[in-house]
Amino acid sequence: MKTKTKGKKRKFTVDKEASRLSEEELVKCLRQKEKRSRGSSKIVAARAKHSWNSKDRESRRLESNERERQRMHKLNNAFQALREVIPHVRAENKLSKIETLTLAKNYIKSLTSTILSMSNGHLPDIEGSGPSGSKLYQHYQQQPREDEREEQLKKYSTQIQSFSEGS
DNA sequence: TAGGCCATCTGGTCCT
DNA sequence: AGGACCAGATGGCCTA
Repeated sequence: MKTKTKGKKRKFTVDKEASRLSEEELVKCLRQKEKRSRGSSKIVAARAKHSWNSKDRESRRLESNERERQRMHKLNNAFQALREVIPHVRAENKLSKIETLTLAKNYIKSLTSTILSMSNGHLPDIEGSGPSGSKLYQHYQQQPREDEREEQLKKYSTQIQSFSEGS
């Protein structure tokens, strides 16, 4: 596993700070992209739908870039929150996104197995907790046999171990 | 240097 | 109409 502490990236960003520093570069970048995409009939058609001039288009683009950045930041925060909830992961060994999702999935499966084995396959009060509750109940009913549960637990611990060793 | 991971930009599509 | 969401493209950083 690699250590994923990365330095700052140098990009054509329009972060509040960066935008002031690299406005010229940014505009240049936008113009280049514009040149590249000028030939696309799809894009030409899409633009024909709107009567934006190039200034409008540019400022709209910048605004939507900013929104997209914020959206991705939110998504990354959610990933971080998920990382913090998965046990046995050292803070300095940051999981990648795909690792986080895979580990979380297996963690949930192993918890499900644990719950099932503790309750002998019966989950009291789940049925009565509304439509989502009954769905959940059905899901639990479809859970694997004991030997398969063991397998899921094993899979989860193996994964944790391999992530830790890989760092 | 190649490959993995990531942030950002972008245009298209969906949703409100 | 405008914002949210998505997926592809691009390029930087890092490690083996």
